[in-house]
Amino acid sequence: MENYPPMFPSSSSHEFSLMNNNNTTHAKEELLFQGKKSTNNGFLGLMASMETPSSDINSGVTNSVEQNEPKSCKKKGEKKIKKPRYAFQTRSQVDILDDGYRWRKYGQKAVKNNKFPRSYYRCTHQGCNVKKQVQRLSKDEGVVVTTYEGMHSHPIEKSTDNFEHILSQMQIYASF
DNA sequence: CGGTTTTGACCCGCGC
DNA sequence: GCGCGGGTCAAAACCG
Repeated sequence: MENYPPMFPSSSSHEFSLMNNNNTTHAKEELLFQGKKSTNNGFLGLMASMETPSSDINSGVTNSVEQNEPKSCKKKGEKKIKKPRYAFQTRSQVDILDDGYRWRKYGQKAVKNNKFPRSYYRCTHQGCNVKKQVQRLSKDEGVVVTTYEGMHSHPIEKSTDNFEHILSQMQIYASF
């Protein structure tokens, strides 16, 4: 399913850097955000970098995946790079919010208290292990929460020559 | 044909 | 120790 409705220009990691700026936001806050459905349905919802103190996300999920440190040994205990996650709430009818990267779906699970499943994607670029998951609220079908994990280290593959198109999209979104 | 989606199984941390 | 919940793998189906 590769039809990409363009939305965000932002070359390379601009967007992420921007989000990264904001930090120390707790997961709780995210929930709050979700709860309060904002009336102005812009595209910009929230971004939160969640730090999970009590091992929530994968600390050992590196089953056969990628990246971090070699298999050397059990590390002293400093290697637990908590990779930041950036949540992105959007109002959209479609789950496939394409940001310009190429994603491959690798899983789908149902979440509790949510009628809709959550989809797991991974960047197909070699060596790039950025993940993202898309979830939609059961309450509002129109709200889609996209969570990015990791940072891309390569340029967007999508052609940026259709900048006008993107611009028009932005104008649409910024119509509030 | 190759890459991607699908879908169930498997794995792992945590709470009971 | 076991069940649950969330995350990932992997094989087959699918689609260009």
